[in-house]
Amino acid sequence: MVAGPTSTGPGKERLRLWIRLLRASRTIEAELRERLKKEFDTTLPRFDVMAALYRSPEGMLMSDLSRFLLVSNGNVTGIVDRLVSEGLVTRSRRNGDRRTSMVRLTEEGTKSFATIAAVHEGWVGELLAGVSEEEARRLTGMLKSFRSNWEGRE
Amino acid sequence: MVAGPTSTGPGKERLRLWIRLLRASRTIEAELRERLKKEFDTTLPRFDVMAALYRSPEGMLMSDLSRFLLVSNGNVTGIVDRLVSEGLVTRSRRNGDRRTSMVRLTEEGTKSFATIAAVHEGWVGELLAGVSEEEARRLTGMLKSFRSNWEGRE
DNA sequence: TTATAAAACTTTAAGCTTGAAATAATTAGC
DNA sequence: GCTAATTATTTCAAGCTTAAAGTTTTATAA
Repeated sequence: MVAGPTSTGPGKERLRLWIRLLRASRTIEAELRERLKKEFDTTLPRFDVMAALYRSPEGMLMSDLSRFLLVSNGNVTGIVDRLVSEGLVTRSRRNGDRRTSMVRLTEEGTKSFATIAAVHEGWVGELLAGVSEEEARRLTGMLKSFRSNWEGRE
Repeated sequence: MVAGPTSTGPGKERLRLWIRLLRASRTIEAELRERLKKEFDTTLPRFDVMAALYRSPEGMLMSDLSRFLLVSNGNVTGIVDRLVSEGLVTRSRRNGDRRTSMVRLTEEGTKSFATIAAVHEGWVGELLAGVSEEEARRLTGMLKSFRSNWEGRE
């Protein structure tokens, strides 16, 4: 998926784009993952979950998290398990529907995330320094539009 | 990493771009992975390795593969092990340097990849149908340029 | 009611992934 | 030649990931 086109047909341009897109995100992702590990002894998936919860102080259901983060249910279970054991989030049964559990950042989790997020934003700025603000806006727009064309039709 | 910006500072635009980029590639990747599994009973990492080998009929070293695919050495070992056990690639010791081994597609592997790659290219075209050829070229160019600005400095 | 289906999660097995440690073979310095 | 450093690869432990199967709880509906 990271290799180049194997033909020169009509789909060539889009295939090239896809390969670029994937290489770019993999490269940045790898760099961020490494820094998160080195500087904060945490992982990208944990950071993702905490970022989602940080935006929802009222908490999120497991299924909300899995939908929002584009990963499977079972995956979220494991990551939240570990965050709970580290004291960064809590799972609390709800009165109404006892199948569901509300996941929330603990106070420690909130503080921890705020610290990491600030540094993380700096890293992203650094890694994307070659893109001007204006270019970033344009690229973002293009990515947004193409995405809505096919996603979510399943 | 898939959640939105948590602040509105100067790095905001680039953070937004990064989140878009990641969501886009994850969404497409998930769709391609699912189709590869359903249609060809294979995985994205195996497809990646075979794509790299397809471009190098003379073969590649394990370290070439890992560098090219942006993954760790140990990772490639496992994937190639499985491809070997499926009869799709071979590992052959070299005369000169006996630490290294040349990995090549078998005849079956070559045929198999050619079939899958053709379908795969169609899928990518379909998933990126919302991007015009011209837009695709522009996006590719932008991604290429930003990448060279910081990558590989380690 | 009372089965039956649906929904929210968890568990499981298999595979992917990394970083670090271990092996083996080559190269460099003396 | 001989030791030390380097290089190529594998092994390992821990964690991430999915799809599928299982559990518990809630909703549907005859």
